[in-house]
Amino acid sequence: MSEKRRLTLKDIARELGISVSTASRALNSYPGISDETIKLVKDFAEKHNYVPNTMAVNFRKNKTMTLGLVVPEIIHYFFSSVVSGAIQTAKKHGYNVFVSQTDELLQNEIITCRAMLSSSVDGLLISLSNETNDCEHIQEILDEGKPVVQIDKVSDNLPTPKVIVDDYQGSFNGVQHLIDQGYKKIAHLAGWKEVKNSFERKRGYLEALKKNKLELDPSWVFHCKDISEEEGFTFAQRLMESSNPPDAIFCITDLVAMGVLKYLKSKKYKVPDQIGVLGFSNWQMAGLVTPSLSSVDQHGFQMGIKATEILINLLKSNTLGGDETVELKTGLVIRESSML
Amino acid sequence: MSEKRRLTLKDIARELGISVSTASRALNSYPGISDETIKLVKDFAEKHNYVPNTMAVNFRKNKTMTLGLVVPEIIHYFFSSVVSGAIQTAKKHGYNVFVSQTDELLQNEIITCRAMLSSSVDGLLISLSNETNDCEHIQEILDEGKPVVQIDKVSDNLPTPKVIVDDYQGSFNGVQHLIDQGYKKIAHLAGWKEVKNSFERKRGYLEALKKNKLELDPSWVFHCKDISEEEGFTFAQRLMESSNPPDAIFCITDLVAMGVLKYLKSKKYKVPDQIGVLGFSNWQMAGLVTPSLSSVDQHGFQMGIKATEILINLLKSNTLGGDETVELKTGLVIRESSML
DNA sequence: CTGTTAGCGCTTTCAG
DNA sequence: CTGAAAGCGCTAACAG
Repeated sequence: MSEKRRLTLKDIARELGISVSTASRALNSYPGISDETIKLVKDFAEKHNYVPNTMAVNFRKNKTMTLGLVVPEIIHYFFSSVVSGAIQTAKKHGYNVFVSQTDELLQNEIITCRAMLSSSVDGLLISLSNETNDCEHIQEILDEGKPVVQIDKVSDNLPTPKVIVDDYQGSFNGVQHLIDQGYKKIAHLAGWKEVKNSFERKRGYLEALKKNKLELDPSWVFHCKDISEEEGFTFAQRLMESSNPPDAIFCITDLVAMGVLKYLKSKKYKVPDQIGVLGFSNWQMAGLVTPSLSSVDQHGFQMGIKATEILINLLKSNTLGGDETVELKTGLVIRESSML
Repeated sequence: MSEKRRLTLKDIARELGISVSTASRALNSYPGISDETIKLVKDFAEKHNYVPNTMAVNFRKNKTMTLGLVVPEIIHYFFSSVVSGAIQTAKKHGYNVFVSQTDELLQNEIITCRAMLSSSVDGLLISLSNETNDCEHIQEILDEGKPVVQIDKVSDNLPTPKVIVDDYQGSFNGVQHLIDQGYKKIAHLAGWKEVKNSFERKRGYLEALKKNKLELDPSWVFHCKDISEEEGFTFAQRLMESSNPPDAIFCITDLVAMGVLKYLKSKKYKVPDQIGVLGFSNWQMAGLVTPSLSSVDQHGFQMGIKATEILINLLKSNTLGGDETVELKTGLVIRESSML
């Protein structure tokens, strides 16, 4: 390896006949350094392509200018939106981002959080896995004095700022839209009961039915485990073959809705005429399928930006932050699948 | 901030009445340290939750155990697959990953590469932006003695290992499949002429036509600029409204194919009966739309894994690597849109 | 097998 | 305004 040794402050000092500390101060434009020296040093550094050794700086300052970002699965459109927003914002403030994923497994989340801690990120952005209840691994990070901001899939047991979307309201509005369109027998393919987001979405669904005094057949609610397209297909089949089939299906996420649409098409149901479909998350594909899928928009990019801004502010003010919550409003993107 | 001071080696040494170096060696299980001491130190460390200060270690060893990964857009399914594969592999070898994106802009790529360099990644994985021709910013990294591995969108001017997919063959096979299905008038929505991947895909298309002695109407080839769904829609319209409409359309990427399908559906063309459609990349959505989209699979996840393995091997052997190329075979996923 | 010593590159007192 | 010196936490000669 050719390994040209990088220029150090010492080199600059020697060449310029000044002390290392003066060189350092000049480069960082400290108050109380003559403009002359500053110019001298900076010009020299510029000319010789001086790049400070970040490792040394980090070590010395006990900071890394790095944020950790842990999400369940980067592959999912919502999370890659969050990642994009976070990276963009971090960069703007001079921070780098470590991204990691848990594949929705608690064990991976624990390992990854420890890795983040040991690799000394200054702070952490995290969206919890479905399996996560106990949050000791995150508490450990807080105990070290490092701020954490939770995103979307959060735990109330953790005293950290949170950026979430109003799942309840988003869900309520979505179902209200279905009702406004004239659908009367609305089913719901829900997520894990234990996961707050799923719970809130289901609550929104139930409330909307209640408020509109609509029938709720308990057999209309299924709980997904994998939250996959396959489950959407399967549950749609069960729903439609039941003795009391619904006339609309509200799905915990767009991927599930895709399975539902696939089943309905395979059986030649007319969407939205015979049956309406509504998804959640507004994945890229929602606008591309036929019929296009109506969906509740979670604004992942915005969430990534907001959470990162909060984290960086905590870092700047050197505090851990309370458990204040920023709740973004959802959007409702009405497309063909629910437009009667 | 509560900021509990972390336990250091010095603390351990003091508590155990041994020297710092012994403690260090014991923790790292150096040869020539009594099992007794090793156990003593490790137990103590374990009990008191000793976490080595990675910054100090990195600084001392002049390594960061961090890989940089630069891609055009994380949001795109192919790239998030690459990211997933890379992160998984890196983790397996004890490396972390900085992910960044360029939004296909050269200027961003330059900035991001410098950031990677200054934040001292040990090596870099990169997929070039569409705009990138001149690769000085990457040469700089090589000049510092840090290995670089290029992925998918590569430049031959850069003497680094590359992991690519055989775009030519993938394209050729895809078009051959269309021909085998009986399509005779095959159009191509290509990408930027200057980008190698696009060029190779187009070459595969042209060769397949030639080899099968099929007509090639120059008006059947369009070059996309944004490589967007909208362009797919627009160009499909132009193709179908022309005096010599094709009976199949091969698209540079699935997103473009989505636009094509959308147009065809809007005009009630029967796919695949009247017109076949083939995409490239095999995005997640390809299997979810109706009709489902046939597509050439690029195995992004595998590419991420392979490239990361190569980079880590270079790091281990402390070399920059030559410009050897690993060319993965594409797959062909035949779905409804091309199955007569 | 273990201790002593030096030093990575930088920032930051403390003096002058 | 600048210099000298200390030290962040760890590893790696070098001695014993």
